[in-house]
Amino acid sequence: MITLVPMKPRVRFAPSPTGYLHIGGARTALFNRLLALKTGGTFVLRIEDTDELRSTEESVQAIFDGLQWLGFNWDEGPIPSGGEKGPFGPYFQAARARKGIYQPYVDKLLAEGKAYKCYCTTEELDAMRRQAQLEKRPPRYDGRCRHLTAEQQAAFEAQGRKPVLRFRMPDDGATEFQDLIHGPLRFENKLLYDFIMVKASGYPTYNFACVIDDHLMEMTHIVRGDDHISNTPLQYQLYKALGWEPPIFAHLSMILGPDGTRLSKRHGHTGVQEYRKMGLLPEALTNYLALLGWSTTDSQQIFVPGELEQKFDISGCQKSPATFDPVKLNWMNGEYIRLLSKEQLLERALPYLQEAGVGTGVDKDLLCKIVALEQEKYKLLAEIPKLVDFFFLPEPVYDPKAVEKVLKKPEAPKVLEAMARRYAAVKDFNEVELEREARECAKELGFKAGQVFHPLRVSVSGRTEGPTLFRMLEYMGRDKVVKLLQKAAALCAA
RNA sequence: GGCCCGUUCGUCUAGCGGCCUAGGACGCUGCCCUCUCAAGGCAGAGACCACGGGUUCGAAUCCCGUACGGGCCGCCA
Repeated sequence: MITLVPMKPRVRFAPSPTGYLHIGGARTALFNRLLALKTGGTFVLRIEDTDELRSTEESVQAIFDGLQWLGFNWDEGPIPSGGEKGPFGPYFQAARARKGIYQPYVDKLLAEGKAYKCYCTTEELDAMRRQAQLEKRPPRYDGRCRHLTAEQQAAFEAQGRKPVLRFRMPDDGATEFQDLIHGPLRFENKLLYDFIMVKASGYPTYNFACVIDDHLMEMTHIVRGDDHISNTPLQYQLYKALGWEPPIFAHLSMILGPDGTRLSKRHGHTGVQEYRKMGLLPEALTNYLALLGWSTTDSQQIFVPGELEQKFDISGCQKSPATFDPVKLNWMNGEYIRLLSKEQLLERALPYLQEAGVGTGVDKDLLCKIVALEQEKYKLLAEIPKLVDFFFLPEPVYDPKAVEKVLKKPEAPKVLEAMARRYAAVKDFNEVELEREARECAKELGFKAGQVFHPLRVSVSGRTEGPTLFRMLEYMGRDKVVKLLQKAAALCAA
């Protein structure tokens, strides 16, 4: 008898290592993790590497890297540096298969007539599917090997055919279960099919290994993408055949690309690491991902650290799919960048500056101040280098449009000469003094402040937009500023 | 083709029978601030709640159809 003892939830993220960690996978991992964090439950990482052809070591590593970068720590599972943690290992399905973990259940099902050997070849199955398509029937396996006699089986074996093991699906009745997000779900058994449990290679298939492992690892909740809804009745029947109580299911809505189809490689950036390269903050990506298919009743957008797991609730999950919006993601990243202290910002920006070769060898304090100058403008860390590079070049790259618009003004040469003289002579080369000098100069020459400010900016940065002017000049230093002003004066006089 | 899931501003969403002349956020437009660009503040445009029937005194909210979209139907997961 099952007693409903209040127990700590056990949830898992179970990716297959056939590529990098993508956005959809990251969100599934996040929701599982949030559920565990909120309830004090356990978050398990299990690698579903039963596809001998497609699973790779690099993909396993990519999944580790992606999860670690996002800060999604798991309580049980493989340890990236080697080894495993947790009492239910191994956490790689291939290793579990090699250990014979699935075998007793195969034997049991076979002995009870709940599974059987199927000798159909891939070609035969393909032909069967094509034929079914032609006759507008569902392209499902028709169960032709269900009642093979011992002689027939022996004959196939004699031909050297390797059988697969299929699960014997009930012919009638219906499979019903509750889904935390979708409510009650019901499937007619006659529409289900005898899925393969064990491949000819001896490796288990997804639908089989998944059930065995979720049970053995004592999972209480299965939170996964709703592309698995159709698999669930199959798995449910397997639980029942083994006499096990199925876990609670929650199927998350899909993430769509801008064209309304499921987000995939052809939509461009779908790998978590690509977002890292672009300069997204993991906490911003996490926040954005949480809001794809989930929300609080007040539609809160930004969550401070720790708030997400506190407020997360499966009941806030959306049934309908959500379209991924990179524009909003970038906005959110900007919000997170603005939340950083100057020092934190530099720390985050450093890899991108180094990558671009900008600011190398510059005093760290100065670099910190320079980077912070435009903090409110950044949306992506990777765009920082090109916004600050002029600080570190011997002279700026002049934007032709800026030159045309500002330095070609008739008053520009006079202004710049005057300012070069003033800045060469000013006692304290600081923000306040520099602004005072500029305003004084404007008054003296009878110009508006802007007529002085704008040429100054273009002269030293080459562009019309940039950080607040006088602090920028202060950080550049007297020598460089005066030199550039003289040079620009000559340039526009010519 | 069958089965399953879904459908509120361009996008993410609030809403769970009367508080909705539908709220918030991104984006967009305008104004303010201002040394530029941003950021910030304010204002605005933007959804006949897919459509058609019911149920009800009353429906975005409940029921039934239709349409459209997505998913699955693999010795992939």
